[in-house]
Amino acid sequence: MLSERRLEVLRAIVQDYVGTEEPVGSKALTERHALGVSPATVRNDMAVLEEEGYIAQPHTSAGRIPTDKGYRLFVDKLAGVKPLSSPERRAIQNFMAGAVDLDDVVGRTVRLLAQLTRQVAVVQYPSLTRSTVRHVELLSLAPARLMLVLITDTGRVEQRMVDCPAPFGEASLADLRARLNSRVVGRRFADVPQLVQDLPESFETEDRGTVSTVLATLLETLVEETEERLMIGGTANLTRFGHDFPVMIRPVLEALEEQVVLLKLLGEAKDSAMTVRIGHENAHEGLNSTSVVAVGYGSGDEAVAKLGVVGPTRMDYPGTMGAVRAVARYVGQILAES
Amino acid sequence: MLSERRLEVLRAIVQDYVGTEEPVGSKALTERHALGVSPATVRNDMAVLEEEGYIAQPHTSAGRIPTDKGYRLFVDKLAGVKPLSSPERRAIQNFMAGAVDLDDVVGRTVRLLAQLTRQVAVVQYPSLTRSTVRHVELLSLAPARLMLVLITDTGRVEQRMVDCPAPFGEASLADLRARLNSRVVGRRFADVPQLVQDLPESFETEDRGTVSTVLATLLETLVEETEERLMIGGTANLTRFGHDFPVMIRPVLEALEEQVVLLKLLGEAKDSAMTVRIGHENAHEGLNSTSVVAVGYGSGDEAVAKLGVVGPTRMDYPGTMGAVRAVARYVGQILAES
DNA sequence: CACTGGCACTCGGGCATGGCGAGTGCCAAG
DNA sequence: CTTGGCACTCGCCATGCCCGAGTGCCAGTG
Repeated sequence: MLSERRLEVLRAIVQDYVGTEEPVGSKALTERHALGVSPATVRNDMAVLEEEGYIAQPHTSAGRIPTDKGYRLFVDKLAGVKPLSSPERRAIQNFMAGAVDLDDVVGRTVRLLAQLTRQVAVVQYPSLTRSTVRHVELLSLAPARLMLVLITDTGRVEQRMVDCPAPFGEASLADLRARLNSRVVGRRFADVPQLVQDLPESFETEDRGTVSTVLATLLETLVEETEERLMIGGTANLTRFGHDFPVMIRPVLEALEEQVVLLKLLGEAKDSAMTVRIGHENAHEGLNSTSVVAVGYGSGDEAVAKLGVVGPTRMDYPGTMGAVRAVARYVGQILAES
Repeated sequence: MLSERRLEVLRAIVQDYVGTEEPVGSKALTERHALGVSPATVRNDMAVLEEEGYIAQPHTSAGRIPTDKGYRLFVDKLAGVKPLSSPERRAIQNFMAGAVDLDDVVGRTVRLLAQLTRQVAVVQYPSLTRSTVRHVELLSLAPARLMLVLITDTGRVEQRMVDCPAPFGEASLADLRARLNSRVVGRRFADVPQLVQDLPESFETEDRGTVSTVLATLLETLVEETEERLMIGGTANLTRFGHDFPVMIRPVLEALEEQVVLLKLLGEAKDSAMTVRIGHENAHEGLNSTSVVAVGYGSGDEAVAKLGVVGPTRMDYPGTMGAVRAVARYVGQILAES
């Protein structure tokens, strides 16, 4: 276990390095922080910290920089979550006010988060699995062609074409529409399958095929589209990454284009608590020199999706975490209202 | 007017510079191209080309690089559009096959284009203004709350909430739905306003307010959502921009996040013909060191949207133009089929 | 008259050199 | 355990130098 002062030294190193982006030495440390000890003492502490793997020197006889392990300790033990200033809170409110639909909410959120943290923001659309059904609509486009439209309580709309095995009358269509809605409106997506299971049986024989097809499409939509969408923004902030820039930025841009990677990234943390993944803790190796701060958000008490930011490991963790948390809460409110 | 050989020299310079990314000198030129003259002659030609503003030297006594004006001449007069190889054509087909909905088509297109050109791809969603209505649906969510769903022939779906001034019965709703559809289905969006103009008059007085509100929302959707969406991809290709990289890439990433800028960029060319904007020809100054190759695409004979790529002015114009044109044609086919 | 070869000149890039400064590790003393 | 001192390391930067690619000009030639 490290002594109190050594932890203090680590904190000072992280803070300075995040600020200056340059390896920090013992003398500079004692000058900028009131540690109450001399540089020589700090040097000894640093030697210990290095031995334990919390800091490292880029080359012999240069200052130290924190390792992933060092950042981890910093985040877990040494730093809290910095609450936003009230101007910042007001900025959030102004920025989000007047969003008209779900796309708009997500779009504004991603811009807001990118601006606030000066990093790359990632916002997942509210997931279908945890949402409830607001409405199911069936439209007849051609005698044997229907369109199925699914509307969720979070405002998301999904549509699918359905090719019927047999022509389907307007009366049957209205009937199916009504029965379907009476069963599933207000229910959670996960519960839908069993709720509609016996529906085909109650129809005329000739219509059963179509009803089954429609239901199959509906269930398919629920499953397939659980593959969730997301929006990213603030990629221009990648330019503030560091000096060894081109080599760093490439894999990150590539990773950001792989929605699958990002979804996995956000999904990794099980519940809605804030997660911080630092450097090599990220499974995807393109993101080995980045940190990801993510948190769930939701319209109610439960998280329906995640949002977060991706930035260099050398980031302002308390500030970033504060911004991410605040934005998540606010978006939750917005969704709850609509 | 420049002599034939001088044009040939310019062409050689452009080709070499695009390939090597380094200023090209007279000797290297004569070695790599069978110009049939000596370096000294080429030097004289280069002096003329420089005087005319087609090429420039980065520093005294270095090779020449093409200017924007030089690229312009190259594109207009010296280079054609390189057709894709048949493996490439097959790749397009494979890549696009199996797209399930509009989002998927656009998503695949953007990835395909980015991969083919190794540059940043931008694809605009089919515009509402030039599309036709496939179906309009009205759903009753609450006694005085409706949802309006608009489906286009390109597969795009837009939905809007409508708060009614008065409760609206199911019978009236069905009536409105039927009449609305009989008037607008198959018609172009631009024609819709006049087609529905007199609709409120034919309803009971008590329902007129609601009908007007619904129509207003519909028209608003047509106008507002003409503000078009787009998708971009291949930003990782920005890393292959050049050596003076960080300073170049920043404004480009910023521009790419401003959808408005991109829409303007694509929209600038009036018709569906291929447009090439080189360097400073781009109005947005963040894109002053990039070239934009764009072309319209559509499900029928007429363009409903644009797509294109953004890359360094030093790009392979014939190849890029070929890829852009081929992809646009193919997407047009796909849309026509669906 | 256009092209060519020769020539002197320019200038950026690469490389070795050397001084500077920040930082380190170790040690002996308080 | 802390501190001041000290010798040492090494990256960074400025300097100076050379080399080569490239240029412009000019006189000569078919």
